[in-house]
Amino acid sequence: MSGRANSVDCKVCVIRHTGICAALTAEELDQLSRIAQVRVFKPGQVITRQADTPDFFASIVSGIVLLIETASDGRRQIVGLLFPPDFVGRPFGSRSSYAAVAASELSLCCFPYPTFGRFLNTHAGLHRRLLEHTLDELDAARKWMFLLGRKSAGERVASFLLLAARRATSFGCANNGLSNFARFSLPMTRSDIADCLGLTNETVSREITRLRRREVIEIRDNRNVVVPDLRALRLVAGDDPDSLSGMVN
Amino acid sequence: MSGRANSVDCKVCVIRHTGICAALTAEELDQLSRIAQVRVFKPGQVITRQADTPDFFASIVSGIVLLIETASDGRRQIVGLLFPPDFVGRPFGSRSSYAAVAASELSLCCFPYPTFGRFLNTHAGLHRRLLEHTLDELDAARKWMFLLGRKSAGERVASFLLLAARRATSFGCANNGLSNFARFSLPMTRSDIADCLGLTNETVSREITRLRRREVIEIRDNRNVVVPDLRALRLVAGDDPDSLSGMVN
DNA sequence: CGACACTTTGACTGTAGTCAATGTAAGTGG
DNA sequence: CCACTTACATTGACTACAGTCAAAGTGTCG
Repeated sequence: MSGRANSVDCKVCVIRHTGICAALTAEELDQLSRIAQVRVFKPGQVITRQADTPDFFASIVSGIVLLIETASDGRRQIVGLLFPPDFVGRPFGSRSSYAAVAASELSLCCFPYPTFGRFLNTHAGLHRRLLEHTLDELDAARKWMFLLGRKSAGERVASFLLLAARRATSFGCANNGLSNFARFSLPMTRSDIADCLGLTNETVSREITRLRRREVIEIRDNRNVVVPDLRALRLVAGDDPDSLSGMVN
Repeated sequence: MSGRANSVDCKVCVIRHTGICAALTAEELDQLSRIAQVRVFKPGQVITRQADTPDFFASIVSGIVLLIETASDGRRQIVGLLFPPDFVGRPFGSRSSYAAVAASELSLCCFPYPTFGRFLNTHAGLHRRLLEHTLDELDAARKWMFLLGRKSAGERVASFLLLAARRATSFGCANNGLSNFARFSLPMTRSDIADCLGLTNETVSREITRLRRREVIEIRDNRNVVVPDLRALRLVAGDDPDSLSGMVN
């Protein structure tokens, strides 16, 4: 079902200062580390099945998680794209209405129920951080609703590439933070991207080819993307110039 | 900008036992009432403008709130449909990326910043309740993403009517909780419904007419809807039989 | 009554979906 | 090493669903 559990040293964790645990003192962190377990997953591996009740809450340490809703007739929609230090599951537990799947090599820092809930109730700072993070996710989901409800296929694909560019570090390869240039590698198939954007894989493919022909992007090996001018891509994405668009802020 | 503030008696409030304040003891409630202000809004009145930073956090006491995202070219998407005892805004404040508009006669119980944040930090139960509520909203938003990305126009309209039926009490008129029958009145124009579903008002109108011709629904006065057989409507909506579909659980 | 806002209906268009064939790359086993 | 398989991507031809534009219908309010 998942990789083996490792003992945890939170002090040297890569998300120590960005994750929800950033709200904790060194001492509190020590307590937390005693209930934490790191688990690793392979690409495509299922973390939680739709309608399942998982037995842990987790922070993403590295890798990407897809939240996927599948209807009984097979239609799929990816309803969430999670990066470090996002979290998977609900802090007090509950049945999940969508599946969580690893989209890459993944490592999760898992906190079992109900221990984590008790810990949370006695640490207001952590509680608050979790609330703020959830509110951010909600804002991001609502932004994505605009994309799904109102954007054209071309705008959707461009928006997705912008999201990938912004998350380049998680997507693999490096890019230059503030520059107008980006280079990254896509971890998902055209079908996955389509399920994310409410399109078909054919349409995604066509729109990518069109962007390539217009020289807004360059692609090597179907995976490695170069965006010479992010502003041009942003223009195609149809975002308001001031807003920081994307599924995750 | 809004209705006048009234003094508050939380003990007799209609959402006393359903709202986030249900987490509080009588004594705590008394403290909270001292910082609360009730404000009333008329249909169509703007509560928060897009990109504004409101100065309060609020619970909906009665009425309906729409969260609306508008692009610079005029495209609109309703990204949230809020009912009592949902809340509007963020507990610790922040710039809003969408507008909040009253869809009906509305009364809000408002808590000013930063007072409410301080109150929250010292009341773990309230904090937790807020977190759970936000997680529910996030789940609901993700469910709506499936509708926007994958459902046909007919399924979308049927899903909306189901949502309205479930929220009948808020939408006006009564219905019979567990029965298979529903009667309610729609508080929104066809255009608003379209903006909710990622469609045009013409398409919404056509699909409603089609449902009427198929005798899945009856309509009087363009507003009063009767659903003789909710299961039939559910079938048209294309929901999995087991899931409690809709924007709000 | 007339003005206005909203709804419905119709004719036509266009975007994205469907179905099908071909192309490409990575991995397997003889 | 090379055929072969498999999975994924691209391209093309055609279709259909929903959008657009326009006109007529309905209801409400001053």
